[in-house]
Amino acid sequence: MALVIQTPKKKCNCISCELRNLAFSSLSDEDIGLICEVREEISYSKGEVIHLEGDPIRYFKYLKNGLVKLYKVTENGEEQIVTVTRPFEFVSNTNVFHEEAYRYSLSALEDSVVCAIRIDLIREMIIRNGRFALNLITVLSRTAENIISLGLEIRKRNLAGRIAYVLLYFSGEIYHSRIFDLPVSRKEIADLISMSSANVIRTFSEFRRDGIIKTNGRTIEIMDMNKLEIISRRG
Amino acid sequence: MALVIQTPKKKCNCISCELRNLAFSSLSDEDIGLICEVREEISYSKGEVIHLEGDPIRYFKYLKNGLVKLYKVTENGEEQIVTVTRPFEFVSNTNVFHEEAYRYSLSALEDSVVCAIRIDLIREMIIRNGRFALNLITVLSRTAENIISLGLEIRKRNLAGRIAYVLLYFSGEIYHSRIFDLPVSRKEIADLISMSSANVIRTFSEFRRDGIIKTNGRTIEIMDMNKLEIISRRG
DNA sequence: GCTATATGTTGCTATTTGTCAAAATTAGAA
DNA sequence: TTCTAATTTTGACAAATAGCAACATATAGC
Repeated sequence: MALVIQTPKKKCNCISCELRNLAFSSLSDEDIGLICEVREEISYSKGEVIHLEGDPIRYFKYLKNGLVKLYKVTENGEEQIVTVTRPFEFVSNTNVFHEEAYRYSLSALEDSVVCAIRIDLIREMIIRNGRFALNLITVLSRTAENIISLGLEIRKRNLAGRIAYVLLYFSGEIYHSRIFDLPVSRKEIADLISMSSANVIRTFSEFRRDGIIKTNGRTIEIMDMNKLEIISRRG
Repeated sequence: MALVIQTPKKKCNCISCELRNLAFSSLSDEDIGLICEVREEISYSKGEVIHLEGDPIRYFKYLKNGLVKLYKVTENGEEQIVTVTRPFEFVSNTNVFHEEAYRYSLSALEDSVVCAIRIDLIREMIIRNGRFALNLITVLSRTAENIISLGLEIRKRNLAGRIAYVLLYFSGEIYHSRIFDLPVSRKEIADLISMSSANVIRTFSEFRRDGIIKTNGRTIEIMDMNKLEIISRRG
C-alpha cells in the first residue's frame, strides 16, 4: 500500500532552461529542482490578461517567451501603457517585494508563456542564497531602469519624436528587424506615448508620405532609418 | 567642495542611526560596525553636485538628510529631472547593481548629507546575509517604483494638471505642509514636468489669479487644496 | 459569406503649448 | 552696499496637439 501517487507532472526541464543564465544561474541543482517542483508554467494566448492591477501578489513571474504589455487604467477609464516587453524581463516585479497587490495590469500581446514561482519561495531563496539575491537584484534593477528610461525618453520628445522613438524601439529592441508587425494598435501606441490616437495615425501618415516608413495595416517597414533617427533625436 | 572626511574620524554612530530601521535593520552589530569603519559621510551644500552621469560607480549612496535632485542632461544641453527626493531614499541606486557608470547626475537642492559605502562591501553583505539582501531588494524596488510612478503621473497630465500634481507632491511628500519654500526654480519645475518654463510661470500666475495658491518668490502657499486636487485629477 | 463591431484615416476647428522678446524682479559677487 | 547676471513675468504670435465627426477598412462572430 502506501503508494505515493505523483500526479502526472511533466518532466521538469528547468535544469536546462535557458533562463538559468539569468538570475537563476547561482542556484544549486537542488534548488533548481525545488523550483521545478513548484513552479507553474502558464500559457496565455494573445489578448489574455495575465493579472490585473489590484490582484494580490502571490507569484514572482517572469516572461519565458512571448510579448506582454504592462499597463494601468486611469480613473476615467483610459489605459496608460507602462512598457511593452519581451523575455526575459521580470514582469511586474518592480513592486513584488514591497506591496501586497499589483500596481499594474499585465496582458499578452502575443501568445506568451509565463513562469510563476510562489513569491514566498523566492523570498526564502534570497535569504538562503546570497549569490542568487545579488543576481536577482541585478536583473530587477535592470528591468526597473528600462522602464524608467523609456518614460524619460518619451517624456522629453514631441509627437513625431515619440513615434520615431517607439518605432525604433520596436524595430531595435523587440523585433531586431527593419520590417515587423506592430504588436499593438494605433490606440495602444497612443496610450504608451500619451498622445491622442488621431495624432498617432496622422504622424504615421506623414512618415509614410515622406518615405520614411511603409505601412500595411500593422506591418511596418522602415525605409529611411536615418531620417527616423534624426526625428527621434531632435524631436 | 565635497571633501571626503576621513580623518579625524568621528565616533561611529551607525549603531544608533535611524537608518538602521530601513535596509540595514537585518545587519548584525558586527556588520554595522564594519560599515561604520568604512562608510564615508559626506556633506554637500545647496547646489553642489554629488556625482555626474558617466562617473564610475564605486559607492552605494543613500541620503541621510537634505533634499536632492536626480537628473540627466540631454544631447542639446537641456536638463531633464528624474525626481526630487528626500531621505531616506536610496539615491541613484537603480543602476548601481548592473552598470559601471551612473546614468543620472545627482545634486543637492538643500544642504545634504550622503552616506557612501563601497559598493563591493554591499555586494559582499548581500551574499553573506540573505535577510539584508531581502530588505535591500524591498527598499530598492520601492525607490524605483516611486520614480516610475512619478513619470507616469506626469506623463498622463496636461500642463495645469502636471503643475497641480507637482505642487501637491512638494506639499504632501516633501514638506508635509500647505505652505513651503519651493526647493527648485521655475525652470527646474519645467525640466521635471517636461514643459516650457514660460508656461510653468504662466500657470503659476493663473493659479494665483484664481486664488488657488499664493506665491512670493519661491514661497508657495496652497489656498485651495481642493481645487488643486481637482485640477490634478482631471488634468 | 455576411453582418456587426472595432480599428484606422482624414479634415476641420478649438485649445494647448512653445518660442521669442522685452521688462521687472531677484540673487549673487565684488 | 552696488553692480551684474540670472531668473521671473508677461504679451504676442506661431506651432503643436486634442477633440470631434464622418467615412473607410479590417476583424470577429455567426
